[in-house]
Amino acid sequence: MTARRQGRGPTRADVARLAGTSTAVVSYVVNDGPRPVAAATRARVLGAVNQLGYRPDRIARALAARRTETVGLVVADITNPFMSDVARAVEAAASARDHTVLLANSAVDRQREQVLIEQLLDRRVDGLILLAVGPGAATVRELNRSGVPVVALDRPVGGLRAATVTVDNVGGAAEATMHLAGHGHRRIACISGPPPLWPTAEREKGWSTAVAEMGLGRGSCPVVHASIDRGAGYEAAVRLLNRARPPSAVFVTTDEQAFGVLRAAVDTGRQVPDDVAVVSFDGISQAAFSVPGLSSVVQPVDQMAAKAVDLLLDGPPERVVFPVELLTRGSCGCPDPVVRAKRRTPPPRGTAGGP
Amino acid sequence: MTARRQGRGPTRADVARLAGTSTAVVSYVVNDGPRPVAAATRARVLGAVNQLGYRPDRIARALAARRTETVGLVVADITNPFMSDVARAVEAAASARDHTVLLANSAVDRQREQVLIEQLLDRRVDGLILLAVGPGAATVRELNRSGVPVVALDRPVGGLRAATVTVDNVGGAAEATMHLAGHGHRRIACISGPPPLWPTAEREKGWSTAVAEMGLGRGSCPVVHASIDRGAGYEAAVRLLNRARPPSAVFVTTDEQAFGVLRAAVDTGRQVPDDVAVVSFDGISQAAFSVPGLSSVVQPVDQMAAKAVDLLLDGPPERVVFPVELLTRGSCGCPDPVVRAKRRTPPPRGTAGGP
DNA sequence: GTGAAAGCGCTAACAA
DNA sequence: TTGTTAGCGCTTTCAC
Repeated sequence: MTARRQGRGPTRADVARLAGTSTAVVSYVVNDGPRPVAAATRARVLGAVNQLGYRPDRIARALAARRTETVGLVVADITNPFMSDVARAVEAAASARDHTVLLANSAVDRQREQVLIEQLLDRRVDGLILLAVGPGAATVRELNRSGVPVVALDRPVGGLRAATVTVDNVGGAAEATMHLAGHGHRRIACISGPPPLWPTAEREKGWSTAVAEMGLGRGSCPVVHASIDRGAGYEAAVRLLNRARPPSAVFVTTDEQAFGVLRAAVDTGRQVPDDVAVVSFDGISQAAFSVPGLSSVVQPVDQMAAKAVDLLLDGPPERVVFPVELLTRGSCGCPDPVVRAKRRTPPPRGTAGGP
Repeated sequence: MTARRQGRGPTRADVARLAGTSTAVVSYVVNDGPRPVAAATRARVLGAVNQLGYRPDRIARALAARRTETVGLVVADITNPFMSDVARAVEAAASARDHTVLLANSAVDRQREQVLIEQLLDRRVDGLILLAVGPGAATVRELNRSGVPVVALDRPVGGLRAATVTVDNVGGAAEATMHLAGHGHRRIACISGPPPLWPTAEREKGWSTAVAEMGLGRGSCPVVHASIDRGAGYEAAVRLLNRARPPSAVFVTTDEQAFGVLRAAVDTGRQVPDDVAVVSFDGISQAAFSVPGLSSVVQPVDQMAAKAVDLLLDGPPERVVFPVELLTRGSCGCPDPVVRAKRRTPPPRGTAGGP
C-alpha cells in the first residue's frame, strides 16, 4: 500500500512522483535554486506541492544543508522588561529573515548559562545572540572554536570573537546627570549595578564624569551598588535616603531598579520629584505608567535587534554603538506627559531597520 | 589526511574508530540504550568520547529518531509581564526535562500566529504550548491532523484536541470582588478584557456573579472592556472615573491593565485606595512595587508551566485547573506590606511540581 | 534543464 | 553483547 507515513505529511519523493519528475527538481523549485527549472516543470511541481499540501521538513533540510535557519538567544533574565523587549525585537528581526529563535534563559546563573550555550551549539544554531551574564573562559574558547557567529548585545563578552551591539552608555548617563543638574540639583547620587556588570559600570562612569565636570563634590554625590531588579533598587534607595544628608536627586542605572527607587521614596515619606528627583536608563515602555512617569534614557531596541541579526547572518564582526536619547517625564521634575497606549511596532522610517 | 571536517567536531564514526568498536555501540552508550553494552566497552567509548570532545549532533539525531527534544512556545505578547513570566517558567520546566524551547511571539497578530505555528510544526517540535491569541479553524485542523501534542495554557483553544492548563478564573475573580465588598464598597466596577478573550471573560463572569449575589445593583456596578495593556487600562479607567457617579472600587481583569488604572487614578486626582480601591488578577511580581502595592489574585505560574510540559511530553490530554490565591496589598485598602526582593525560584514544597 | 545518487550524522532493526 | 546496514528527508554534485 502507498499509505503515507503516519504522523507526517508527504515527502519530496511523493511530490516528485506526482509531478512526474525527480526529487532534485522538486528541491530546485522549492528552494528557488540553485539550478534553473523550466517554467512548465516548475508549474507541475508547484501544482503537486499544493495538491499534496507538501511542507518541507526543516530538520532534514538542516542536516543536509548544514544550516538550521535558527538563531539562539541567551538572555540573563527574560522577566526583566528590558530583556523581554529585546527578546521580542530579536524574534521579530529573526522572523523577518525567516529564522526561528531558540530561547535560553539563564536566570542569572552563570553555570546554567554555559550549559545552555552548549546545548544551543549542539542544536547547530546558525548564530548566537548573547545578552548574557557572561560565559566563562572555557565556553568562550568553545564558542571561538565552533566558528558559529556570535553577537554580544548590550554588553561585550571578554575574549570572545564576536560582533558587538551596544549603546552610548557613558554619554547617555552623563546627559541624564546633567539634566538633573539643570533642575538645580547639586547632590546627585547614583544607584548603579553590580560592579562587574559592564553596562551599568559604563553608566556609572558617565554619571561620575558629569558630576566631576560640574565640580560637584564627591562627598555629596555618593554611589551605591545593587543588583538589577526592583527589590535591590528599593533597598539601595532606602539606604541612600536614610543617610544624614540624603541626595536630592539620583541617577539610577536601570529602569528596573528605578521602579524600586520610586516605591522606596514613597515608603520613606518622600515625594518624587520634589524631595528626590530620579532619572534612569533603558527607556522601557512601562516607564510611562509609574507615578510619576519615569524619565529615562531610551535605547533603540528595535534597531539594535535588527542590527544584531544582520551582523549575525551576514555581517562582519563589527562593533556598533547606537546613540540614546533622554526621554523626560515627571520623575526628574519635568512635566509628566499624558499617557499613551504602548506602541507595538516601530514607526516607519523610510526603509526598514538600520540605525 | 585525516583532517576533521572544518567547522564541526568529530562524529560518531570517529569515536567508534578510536574506541575500536562500531557506531551502533557508540550510540548505545551515548544514549544509554536501547541495548546493553559491556562495562569495558562502555568505558572505552566514554574514553574516546571525551578524548575527542565528541558532542552528538542534535539535528542528525532528530532526523533519525524522529524526536527533536524541542518544544514550541507561542505567546501572544512576550513583553507582557505575565506572559514573560510564563515563558521563563516554561523554559525552566522544559530545560529540566532536557528540552529546548522555540519561542514564537505573535505580537497579538492572529495572521502571524498561524504562520508561526506552521513554522514550528515544520521544525518538528515534539509539542506545542499555546498561550496564544487563538489559531483559526484551518490551523486548528492542521494541528489536529499533525498529531503533535498541544497544550493550551491560560486559555482553551476552540476545536483543538489539546490538554488544557488553566486556573479558577471565576472563583478568583469572585473572591477578589467580595474582598472589595468586605472593605465596604457597594459600587464595584469591572475593567475587563476584549469580550472574545476567554480568561478575562471568565473573570468578568466571576465579578458579575459576586456582584449579583451580594445584591448590588447592576447600575452601580458597570463593566468596561479594554485591551490587555497598560494604555488601554488607563483609558478605560479614565472613562469610568469621569462618570457622574464613579465607582468606589474596581476589579480589573489583569495586572497589566491595573497598572494603567493606578496611573489614571492619580491623573484624575484620586487616591488609591481611599477614592478608588483596586484589585486585579495574575499576581505578577511587579505588583509589589507599584504605589500603592497592587492587590491581585495570583496564578501559580511555575506549577502551571511544569504541568503543561509534563502533559505535553507524556500526559494524556487532560484539562487541569489550578487554584488561585488573593494576595492583598495596599490598592484594595489592606495594609501594604514591606517590599521584598523578587523571588527567583519557587519555594520548596516537598516534591517538585504538581498542584 | 533534468535526473541519479552520494551523502549529512545518527538511530534502530536485524543478524551474528 | 556487538556489528552491519538500511533508512530519516533533504541538498547538491555530476553526468546526461
